[in-house]
Parts: sequence; C-alpha cells; structure tokens
Amino acid sequence: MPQPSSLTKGERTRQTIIDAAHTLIVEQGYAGTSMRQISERAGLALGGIYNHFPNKEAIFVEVIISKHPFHQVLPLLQAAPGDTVEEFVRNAAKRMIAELGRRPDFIKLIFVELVEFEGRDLPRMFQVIFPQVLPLVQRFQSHEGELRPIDPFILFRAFLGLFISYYMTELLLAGIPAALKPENSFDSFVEIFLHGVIAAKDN
Amino acid sequence: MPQPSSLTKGERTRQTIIDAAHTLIVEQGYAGTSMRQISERAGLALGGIYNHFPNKEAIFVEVIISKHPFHQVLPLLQAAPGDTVEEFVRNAAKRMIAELGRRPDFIKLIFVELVEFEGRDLPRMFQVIFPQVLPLVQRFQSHEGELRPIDPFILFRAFLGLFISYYMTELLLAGIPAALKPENSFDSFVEIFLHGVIAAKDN
DNA sequence: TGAAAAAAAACGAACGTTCGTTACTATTGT
DNA sequence: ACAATAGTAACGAACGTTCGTTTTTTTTCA
Repeated sequence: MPQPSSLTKGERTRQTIIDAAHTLIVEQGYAGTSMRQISERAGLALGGIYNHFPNKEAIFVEVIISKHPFHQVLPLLQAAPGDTVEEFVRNAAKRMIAELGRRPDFIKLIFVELVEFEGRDLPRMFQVIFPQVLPLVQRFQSHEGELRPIDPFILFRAFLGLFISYYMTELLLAGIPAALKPENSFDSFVEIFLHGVIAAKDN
Repeated sequence: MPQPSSLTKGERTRQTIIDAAHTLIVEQGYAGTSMRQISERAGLALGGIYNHFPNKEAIFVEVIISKHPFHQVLPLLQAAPGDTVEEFVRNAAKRMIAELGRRPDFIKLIFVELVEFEGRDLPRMFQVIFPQVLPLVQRFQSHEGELRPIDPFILFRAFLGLFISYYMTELLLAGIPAALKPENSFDSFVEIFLHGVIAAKDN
C-alpha cells in the first residue's frame, strides 16, 4: 500500500537510520556506538543499513551535517527581532538559550564532533556552517554606530561563546547544591555582553 | 627499607600508564582507545596493566581526575597579578590563554569528559574541582566596588566562558582563510569583558 | 651486610564476545 | 518485471579481560 508520502521508502529508511544514529552518537559518542545498536534502534536488520550507507563513518558524517545545531540556531538568531542592538542581543540570546534548552543534545553533538572528528571532517563542517554565520555577523554590523569599534566577527564569537558557555555551565551546575547557584544568571550574562559591546552614550 | 624520597617501581609504572592513556584519550576519546594501545605506548605488556588498574574505566577516571585542566589553570588564574580589576582580568586571561596554548589537549579532555563520562563521574569531578574555584571567585569579589553589581560567581562563569571560547574558536579558525580572521582578537575579547563588568565611572 | 623468602610486577597466550563489513538470498515497492 | 530494499549468516579482526607462569623488586632475618 503506497503511503501518501512524497518520500520514497528508501529515503524514509535512510532518515530513520540517521535519526537512530543521531540519538546514539549523542548518548555514547561515535566509537561508543555500534552498527548493531543503530540497526536495532532503526528497526532494521544489520545488513540492511549497508543499502543506504557504505560504512559507519558515512552515517555519522551525515548525522553531523544534517543535525548540526547551527542549522537550527543560526536562522533563529538571525531572525531575532529588535531595532536597537540591545533588543536584538537580548532577544537573540533568549532564543538561542531557549532552543538549546529544548534540545540539550545540540551541544553534545558539537563535542563529539570536536573529540572524534577533529582534523577529519571538521574543516568540511565549517565549510557548511560558516556561510550561514556571515549574515548574522552583518546583523551586528548594521548596528555599527551603537557599538564599540570592534570587529563584528569578534562580536559574534564573543556572543556565541558567552551564551554557549552559559548553557554549558548551567548544565554542569545541575549536579551542584542549589544554594550556590545565583538566580537570574541569564539576565546577568546579557548585561555583561551588552555593556561589553555597546558604545558609551555621550550626552 | 623503602626510600621515602623515591617512588616504588609500581607507582612509576602506574604513572606511565596514566600518561599514556592521557595522550591517547585526548587524541581518540575513551571508547576509541584500546587497552593494547595503552600498553604499547606505556611500553608494557597488555596483561601487566591489570596489576595496576582493575579495568579500563578505572584508568580513565584516574586520567580525568589527575590531568584535569583546572588543576593547572585555576592556581594560575588566582595568582595573576593586578591591583585594579582591569589589570587582574587582563593578566588572568592572558595567563589562561597562554596555558591553553601551551597545552592544547586541556580543552579536549573536558570534552571527552562531557561526552563519555557525563552523569557517571562528572559529579565526582566537580567535587574535586569546585573547591578550587571558590578562591578565584573571591578574587573577583575583592574588587566589588569597581564592578557592576553582578554575582561574582556569574562573573567567573562569564570570564571562563568568554576566554575558553576565544581559545576554541581560535582553534577552529585555524582551518579558515586567514583573510577572514581579524587581528588582535585577544585584546577585543578583553575589552568586551572589561566593559561588560566594570562599573561606569561617575566623574 | 647478604642470602632466603615473600610480594609485586611483567609477560604473552588465550578466553569469550563484539566489532565493521560482506556475500547471498528473499521480499518488497513501483 | 525488475530494481530497490530487507533479512540471514558468516567473515576475520579487534575488543577487554583472565590466566598460569616467569622475572624483578622489596622485605625478612641471620
């Protein structure tokens, strides 16, 4: 019975494999995940996988490319509303952290990439991701007058680093006594970044 | 009679194993490193390792505890000179990035920890590391008057995040066309952080 | 001190298991 | 129909670990 789907069966199975591999690689890393685990989670026989991918590494290259956090986060950031740079930064940061919170495995995929694919596919990843970053940099550039004279690409790096590390430490602190964790960390991070980049008002 | 000043043979071998495992785990991750690789690099027969460690995981727990970057970085930061907060931040950041540059494997060990030991030994790690962080937070606290009213622990998180991510992106950008990389990134990062945290001078 | 006894450490083969991959056959989708 | 997709079984290699044994280091006691 042909399902009312524009996708062919093979394409759907291929996506199932990618999804299964994705959740496994996030939980266990690349070397820690076996083809048998993938086939099991995908509801497929071991041999069947090789109709869709030539080998294990090809699966994970596809996982990292298609599931890369930047695909979801960057457009979200770029579309953040805000006429002033302050509004823009606040909204962009809020969006990013909300998205990271919704998908906690985003960050871990980057780590797996760094740990197990460094020097192999990392340059390729960046060729895919980097062009998407540029429009966001321009978004900073458009507020040039309101900002300190800092290279907009550095602005972007600082922005990303600050809020990714906010999210990371927030994760780490999950196992720490709550008494030590201050409230409103998020707002403080926004404050630090805003004051760090906004030009002093001369009036 | 055991010499109190010199290490016993077993202790020396144990350290050799830890060192070998450390370099391998940084290069390949935990699951990607085999006991045979460790034994080979340590110049030891495969079976000999088990005179010093009960199993593979015990080795890596020891690696992560004894080689954790914070052991080296935190004291360095705490001892950073500077009477004003500006001098302190600048020197501390400089020291940290210099140390990270000298030992590029520091960061990767944290990634391996996060990817492959998450939820297992991470709480224990933090029990070891966290007490070392507190004196550094106090270092920020001592400059309270010069700073915006931000929780000092958040200050510390922002500081670490900003400069670790400076270092990370600097690494990533190694594969990117040099034309896109602005000069003096480091100083810009320091500027952003300083302006972000220093109270506005009222004069 | 120095030989004997004990303990620790190193060895290398072998264990059972799991790994990624392949070959081949059966089934399915279009 | 026939290509695409699924399943089954098997391959050799590598995995972590254990084994009995030998070698080296440390301790004991004259």
